[in-house]
Amino acid sequence: MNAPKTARARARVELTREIKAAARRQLAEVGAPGLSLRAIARELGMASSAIYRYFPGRDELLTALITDAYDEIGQVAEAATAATTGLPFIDRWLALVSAVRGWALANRHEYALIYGSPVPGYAAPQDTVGPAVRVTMAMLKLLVEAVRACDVVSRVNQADPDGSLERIALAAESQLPNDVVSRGVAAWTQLFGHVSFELFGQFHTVVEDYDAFFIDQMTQVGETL
Amino acid sequence: MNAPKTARARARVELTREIKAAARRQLAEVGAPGLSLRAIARELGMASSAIYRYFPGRDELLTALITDAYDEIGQVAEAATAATTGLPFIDRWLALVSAVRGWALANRHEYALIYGSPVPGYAAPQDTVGPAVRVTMAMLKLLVEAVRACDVVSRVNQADPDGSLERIALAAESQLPNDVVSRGVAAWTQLFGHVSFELFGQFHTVVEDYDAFFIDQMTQVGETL
DNA sequence: CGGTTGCGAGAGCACTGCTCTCGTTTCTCA
DNA sequence: TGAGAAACGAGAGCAGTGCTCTCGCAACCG
Repeated sequence: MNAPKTARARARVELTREIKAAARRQLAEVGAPGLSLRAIARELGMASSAIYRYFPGRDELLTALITDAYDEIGQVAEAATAATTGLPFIDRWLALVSAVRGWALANRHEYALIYGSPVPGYAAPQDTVGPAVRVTMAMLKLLVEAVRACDVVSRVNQADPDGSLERIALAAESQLPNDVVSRGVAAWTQLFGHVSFELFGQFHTVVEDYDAFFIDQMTQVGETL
Repeated sequence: MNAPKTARARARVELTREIKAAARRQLAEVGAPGLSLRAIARELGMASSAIYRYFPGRDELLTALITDAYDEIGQVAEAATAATTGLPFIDRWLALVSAVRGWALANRHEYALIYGSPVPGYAAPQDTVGPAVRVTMAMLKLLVEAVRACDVVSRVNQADPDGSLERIALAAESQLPNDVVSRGVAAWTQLFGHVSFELFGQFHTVVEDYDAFFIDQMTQVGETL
């Protein structure tokens, strides 16, 4: 998309990439709170102040890592649904959630960065919401296709009782029945609630076979849908 | 339970309390990553090194705050179920989850401390698991009573397919049917998944009326149970 | 070729957690 | 009651952090 002409510009994108790579490496080791600009600079053999030529500060570096993480998990989710086109809904659903959990397990610090406690005093800039909704949109797309294939049906008796669902932006765009949207959001929160609990240690001394338990729970969620 | 005799011991428990109080105040302002021992010492008018007479380090102070937070949310949950004894299950369920969410909203930094990303390099000591399971036990107790009152019934066709549920410690102790335990854990993860999403901003631009939406979702969960 | 701009290095500031030492106060026990 | 031991607060100091500023050098562009 861009052809950096001058050697300067080329070195700039290259170094920006290297800084982010070193930051990700460090993130995997010590986590977000331990991420140190000076350590990154040391690893790259440059002065700490030189980093500021590429990122205005630590927060901006974190923002870059956050958008990258959102993009990755979103792409993983999209790939999972795309690879299972035509299969029954429950299979596609399990593929999607397994892909999400797999990425989270393989990149737990990145997951904690985007789905864990927000950094106080750090407001996620608007740039992050685009990548952030990719995995949500993948779920929504899967749901829309499932409704179209009658794998998921609306149960009229569970209509929106107090109108709160009409306020959900998703419902307006997707033209899904209210109760389907409601159950869809429930599945959404449960997926990430489960993964967070598993990664953050809340299942400790409660669950033994994480893999089987995850499949069990998600099958249940899928059937409820 | 303890009667500190000497003036020294009395001053010690007093100062320990004050340090924790100052820490909580600071926690509410700047969050866990910004919690500074020196700032606490300044607020209390003592030398920073004096703090170390009461807490071996920052981690131990955090641990104390964590157990306190677990205890608080656990007590809130227990109070909610105790106050609704005799009512139908769905009412008790809504009271419980509303209490949990209410505490989380009022103490979002404490909530982030215990249900958000774990601090890397910091392993929660065994002291924390006792208070940590209080709210889980409150939910479990509510479930047991509901089954006894036939508000929640086992559906045999959802029996444990692959035996993964037998590994759950909860199932062994509570003598609940496997499928009820499974749905109970699902409700558990969904409650905290929902609250975390709300607090950590994942519902941003998706949900407008948080209160109504929460009740809506939790009613759905309760009915599934 | 000369001026402008981008860049890296280094010093420096204010801050952090934590350690060590040094008097002083308080407790304990003979 | 008095001497030794234990606890305590204060201060200096160390290594580390994010970030700013200045100063030369290199690259770019008209």
